Amino acid sequence: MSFKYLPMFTSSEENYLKAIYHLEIDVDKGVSTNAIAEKLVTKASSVTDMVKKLSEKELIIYKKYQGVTLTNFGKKIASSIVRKHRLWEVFLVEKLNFSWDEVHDVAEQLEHIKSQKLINQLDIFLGFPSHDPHGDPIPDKDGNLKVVEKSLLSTLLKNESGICVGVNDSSSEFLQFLDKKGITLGKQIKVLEKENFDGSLFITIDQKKLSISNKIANNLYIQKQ
Amino acid sequence: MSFKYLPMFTSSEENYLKAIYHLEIDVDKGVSTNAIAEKLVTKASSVTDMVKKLSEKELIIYKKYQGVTLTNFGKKIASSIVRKHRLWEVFLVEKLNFSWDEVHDVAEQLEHIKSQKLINQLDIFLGFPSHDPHGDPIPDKDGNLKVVEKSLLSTLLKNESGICVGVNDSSSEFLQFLDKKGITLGKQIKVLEKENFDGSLFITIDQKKLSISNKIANNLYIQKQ
DNA sequence: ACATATTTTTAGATAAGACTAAAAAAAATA
DNA sequence: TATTTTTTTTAGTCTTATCTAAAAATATGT
Repeated sequence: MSFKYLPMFTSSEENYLKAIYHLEIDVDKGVSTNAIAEKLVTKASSVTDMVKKLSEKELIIYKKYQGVTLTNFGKKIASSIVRKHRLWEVFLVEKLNFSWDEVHDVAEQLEHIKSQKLINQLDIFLGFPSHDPHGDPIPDKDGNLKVVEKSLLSTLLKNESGICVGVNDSSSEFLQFLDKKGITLGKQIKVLEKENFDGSLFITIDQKKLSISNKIANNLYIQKQ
Repeated sequence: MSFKYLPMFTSSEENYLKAIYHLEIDVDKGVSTNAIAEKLVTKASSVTDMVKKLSEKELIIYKKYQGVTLTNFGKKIASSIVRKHRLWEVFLVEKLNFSWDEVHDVAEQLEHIKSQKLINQLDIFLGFPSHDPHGDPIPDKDGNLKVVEKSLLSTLLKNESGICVGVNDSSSEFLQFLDKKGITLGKQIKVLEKENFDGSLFITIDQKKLSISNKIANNLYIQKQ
């Protein structure tokens, strides 16, 4: 499906579409009202209101009590917001010296700037990056994602190794923790020991040995080698 | 006056402050309700509402029927918006290959992004520019402007010359007209003839001779040599 | 299957920012 | 100065996006 002129939406509408887009990845059923409310830190009743509006605009399919799914049109808009968000994150880190734990809030604002030329030129300026600073893929102009086979560090077995390619949790606490431990994207990690009792790992990174809790290992993506 | 924590304002409030800031430069009296309404393409009644709100927040001085003036606090906020607007314009032209007639609408959006670090880093990234692509000065962090003595081209006398340093009208029609004629900031202009009848000029620029209407000459700033 | 719990929707209220129409104040003019 | 015109304000309405509280629908557990 292709659209010559993209209608414009409010920041609030865009935020709902983005939330639904991210929630749809996890479930195959319709996205529930409560799930959206939780993600956007708002009330279920507000979600019901907005969901009706988005449905009228044919951005989502909505039947009472059944949850919602994005239409192709809705997916197109949602992925364009995600694309903008992630491109801006790259800009902030690569050009303005932000660290990866500082970019989210600013990108949340920048993603709503309306200008096709702006985002096209930004993409060129940044050299067509494929991933954001957290390792998340940047949708292309048609909303397609480059799929990379990645596994949680917690799924690696003893003596397996791989490259650190992403995080599951983008909170600044987690990202700062990784900084402190010297764990950054692109580094090689090898599992030396795996503790059955608590799921903790003993790993090598940069020739250094490190103990990693299960919680950490559950939030770090690895590309197996 | 200095403020440790700057409160945050809505985009609408910021736009009003900016409008008043620009209007204050022209008049020494209070800025009238109608003038603000015209600048923001809104109704006088809407202005009255907002003006009351800004007055309660001590951003402006307002007495019924008397017009408004910015407080020092209001000036600080307004100039920070102008600073952001003009820095973003530089970014768009210098880094993203926008032309000077394309930047305004996008900068109008970008100026409302809230992040002190963003604007500080942008300033560094751009090399601390002192003027935007239209030759308008960029306020520093304290809101101070670098004053440049400039004159309208229309005030130059026969055989006087100077450097093109700014425009009075930033409409894309005017800017594209200048592009078409090869008139860009930094170029030298010499007045060869001045026609008393219609105020039109005959000038040299880039070794080429050009006829310029009074309307054009009234919208181009020159630094006399 | 029925009672209880959870989720979702409805109804009604609020706040921001805009509008129209009419009233009031100020400015301009005869 | 009195009258007319213009400007500004007030009063009331509208839209968007929230909220709370209550009602309705669905899901769960014994």
